[in-house]
Amino acid sequence: MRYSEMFLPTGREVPSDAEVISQQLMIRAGMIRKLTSGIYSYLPLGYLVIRKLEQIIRGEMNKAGAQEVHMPMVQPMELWQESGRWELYGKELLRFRDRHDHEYCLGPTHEEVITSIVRNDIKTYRQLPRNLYQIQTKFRDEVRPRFGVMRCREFGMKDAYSFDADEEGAEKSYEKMFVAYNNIFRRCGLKFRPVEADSGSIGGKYSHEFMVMAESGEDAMVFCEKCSYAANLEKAEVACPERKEIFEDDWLTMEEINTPDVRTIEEVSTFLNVKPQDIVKTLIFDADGKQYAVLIRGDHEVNEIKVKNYLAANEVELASDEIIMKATGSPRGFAGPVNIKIPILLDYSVIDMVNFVTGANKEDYHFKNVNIGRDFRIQAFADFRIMTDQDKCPRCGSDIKFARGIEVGHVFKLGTKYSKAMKAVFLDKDGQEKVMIMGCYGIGIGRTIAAGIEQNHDENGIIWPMPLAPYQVIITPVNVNEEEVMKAAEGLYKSMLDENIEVIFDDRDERAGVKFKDADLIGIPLRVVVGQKNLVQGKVELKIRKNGENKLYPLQEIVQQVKQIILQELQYSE
RNA sequence: CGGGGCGUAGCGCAGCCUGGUAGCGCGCCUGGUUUGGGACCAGGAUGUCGAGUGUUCAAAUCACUCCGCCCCGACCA
Repeated sequence: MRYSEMFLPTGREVPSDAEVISQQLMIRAGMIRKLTSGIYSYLPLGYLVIRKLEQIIRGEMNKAGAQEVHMPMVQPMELWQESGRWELYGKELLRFRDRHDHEYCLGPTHEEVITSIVRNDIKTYRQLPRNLYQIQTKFRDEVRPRFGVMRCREFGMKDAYSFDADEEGAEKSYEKMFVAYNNIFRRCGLKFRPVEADSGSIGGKYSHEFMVMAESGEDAMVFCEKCSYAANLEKAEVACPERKEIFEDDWLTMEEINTPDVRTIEEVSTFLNVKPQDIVKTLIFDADGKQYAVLIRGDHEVNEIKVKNYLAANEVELASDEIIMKATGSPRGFAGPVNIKIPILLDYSVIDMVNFVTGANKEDYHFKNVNIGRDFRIQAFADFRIMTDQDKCPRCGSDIKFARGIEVGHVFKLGTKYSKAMKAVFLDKDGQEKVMIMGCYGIGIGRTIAAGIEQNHDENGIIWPMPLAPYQVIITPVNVNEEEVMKAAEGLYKSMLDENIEVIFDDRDERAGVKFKDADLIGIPLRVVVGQKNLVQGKVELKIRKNGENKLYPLQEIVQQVKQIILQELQYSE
């Protein structure tokens, strides 16, 4: 396309509210514009990239045997009541009424809709398995949208749903998607990694997240240096340590100590001159209205998700001051396991500790020389903490590493959570009625693009990998007022169009510097510069955006040269 | 939901404290000179100062209310 006719508003200045580099560059490159908090428009350049990604996704999904559908964004309350999520989903679910006062929501995801479709039209095992997907706009009323298109309220998502007759089949469906996802992100030219993850409110047995490696990523992950173990930090399992033998003879007499206004681990540690590792932290959690005390070694942090999953609770949060007062009889900062009236959950980190310090459930007092079994009894013993870099791989015991990433895809084994609640059943070979086994598989479209930019940019702008590039080449005549130059450039433009090369012809009457800056900013992989000096010798210049390589080619050969590079780079990503 | 900040030209900002009717840079328009990494000179256009109410002779400026946006936290696929 001719640049002079394009709607491509690039900008020199960084918008004041853009924090992450991908957001800044998407705005400066004229890809997106914000409408309101967490809601963006895609301008032509941005939408071209979106469509490139969508086509890659479609290709891989179809190849994996999934079929594309399109479901409504507006969904009736009744459907969500069937699955139970009308009550459970919380404020992220945007609800509203129509003129007849019927209640609806904007779909944050489509398990309900797809299940309602499938249950009506799939009746027998002969129709299974099936995998249906769509690329569609979702709405989640995020508490705090941020990072531009990375975490917004309205966003494009590819979501697929598989239905199987048995566990074995479900496993296969999951595997297929897992493979397809690897292909998709590889073809996009992204550095990524699948990691084990928590299933969150979608529910289900287990899941993998696809993380694009990026320092600015919102998610922390852990991976093993030796084996293939990789997990989201919130999921990363801390192995149960080998139990040491505990000798009751070593137990010292428990003592109550006056610790005025000493609350935090740090304060206790300083005041009593003990290491944080010798203190046991007692945290009071409220799980769906019931309180639990979680005990953990002083230098560790509790992983609320593990607590939530262990208790199979819908919502878990640290208790408020009033609830702490009620549960322990003391203000915040003095909770302890001795004589507490609520159930005690003990983290692995505490199991081998003897003669430790805890709160005394009494304002301004702590106990020392507390021991498990003698001074209190526990209800459960499990992994409740956040992994640290001191921990070892839970699979093979080797050292682990931490990294940050952006979650661009998530594959879930749902099991029968929705099919059971919504009665998606079929008849098997024996004429027995069975519940379908489901899986669901999502890819954040805009987020993947943003993640791609986070990984591929320099101080001058975006550097598109060929498969995602909105255009493959930009032709830059140095001076549009020089007849020879323009004639040659026009000729190149035509031949490239004839060769189906995606090309921008920068025919604007701008200084060369301006055009170079814009070309770099919008990240076109190849730039062909047509200038008087080289043209005299029948040559044009080809500059590669990603490595800055700059070479002269005869005018007659440049189109084939460009074509070859494009094919090579697209193939490389297959 | 708690804490903080911001809202003035298309964009980035100054002016507000100490009230007197709005300015800078970029961009935009016209003319000229330029023309290989965001040119220069000359001229020009553009603002319900987020909205409302109040105080005042007079409000971008002071007060109150509302709205919007952003940041930190809580929460979250």
